[in-house]
Amino acid sequence: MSLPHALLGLIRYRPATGYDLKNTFENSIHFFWNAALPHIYRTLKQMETQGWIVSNVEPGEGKPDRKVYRLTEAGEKEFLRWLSQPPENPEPRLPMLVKVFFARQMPVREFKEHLEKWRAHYAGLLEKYEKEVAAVIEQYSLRYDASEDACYWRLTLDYGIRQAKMVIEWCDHALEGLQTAATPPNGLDAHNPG
Amino acid sequence: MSLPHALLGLIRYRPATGYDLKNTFENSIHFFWNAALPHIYRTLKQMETQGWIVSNVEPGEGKPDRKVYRLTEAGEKEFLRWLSQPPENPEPRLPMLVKVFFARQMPVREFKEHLEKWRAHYAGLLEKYEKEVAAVIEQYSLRYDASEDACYWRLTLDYGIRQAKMVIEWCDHALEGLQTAATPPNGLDAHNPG
DNA sequence: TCAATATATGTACGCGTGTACATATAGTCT
DNA sequence: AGACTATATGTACACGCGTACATATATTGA
Repeated sequence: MSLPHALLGLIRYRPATGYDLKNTFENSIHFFWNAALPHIYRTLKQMETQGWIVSNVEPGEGKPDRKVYRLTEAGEKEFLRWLSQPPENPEPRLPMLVKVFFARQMPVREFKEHLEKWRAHYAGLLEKYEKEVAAVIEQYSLRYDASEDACYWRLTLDYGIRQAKMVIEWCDHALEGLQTAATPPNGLDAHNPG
Repeated sequence: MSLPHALLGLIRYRPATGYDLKNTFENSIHFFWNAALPHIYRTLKQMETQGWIVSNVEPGEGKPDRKVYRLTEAGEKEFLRWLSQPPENPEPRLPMLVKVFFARQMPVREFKEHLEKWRAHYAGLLEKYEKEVAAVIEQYSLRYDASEDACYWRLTLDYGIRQAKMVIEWCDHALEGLQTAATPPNGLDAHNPG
């Protein structure tokens, strides 16, 4: 799993609380790795036990106390070790393709609706990537003087854009194929004309 | 989660044991949804408890007994309900992109090696898809007279092919970008020339 | 005034799932 | 003769992670 190392990498930029990390996560790594708040807190605790980070409670004025974590030398070492590690290939987990696999068993009209929903979802993602996310990267790059890092952030964004475009093209291709096939001879959706 | 419904769909084609299902899985759904043997047995037991399937032990001659599962009416109903359900969008989980995000922190040479390994992995997948998997689909299509289903199986294969090609192109794009940038001014890998 | 939201920290529970282990038979290869 | 592979069924354990819940303060909007 990548979460501890993702957090290690973010804390390495600058010390942070669990809440801080959640916010940073939502603007970046969130797009290719999930993490809910309770999960982040839990992982931070484990990481402290392992000696990768240490915490320091800063009393909050009016607001709740802030438990700020920073990297230890062991954490730094572990992070770099993980980075140099040979790549882990993602194991595919695409629930939508499971439905496609069995789509013969559903009315064609319904399957088309599914395809159109997927298309819309990825079209929305694509727009978000090209507008919001691209802007956030430039923001962070300027705010923290991180133009060197930003090159790599843009690479992850580029992956997302290509992925979204690929799915959109695949949906269009699938919809075209269904159009020419029209109603299949078995007449599965004959009871739903039009 | 999709596993119970994937199994429901496979058992619907014809009654099967856990072991049968594992083999069928490896030739099909395996490419977009994972399932190990213990997981399949566990899930079958849960599905029987829910009344979606029933088992029938066939004594094996010489070989171990076969516990053959077949669909109930409730299982049939649940499967079709799941199929018609609005699509679940995959939550991205791409450990390799997490490394890309922090790649500024590693020597460029090492990052290039990572990219080349990813490229090789997806090139291998692409070849497997275009040769083996395409052939397996035609085999199943003929053996079980399932040319109608095969259209949809080919759609999932087409997705895999597009995905693999996309990642390969992204890797090439990234490698090009690193080539022109040459060694970055910070000289992170200056201690490793050549 | 009441509700919602942001800041900030967590605990408890349970599900999904991966890895390792246990068991038994038959055939094949070295 | 011994090792390995295929057939066939599972159990046990542990980890990752998502959901719901608990707590406390300050500000904003209806």
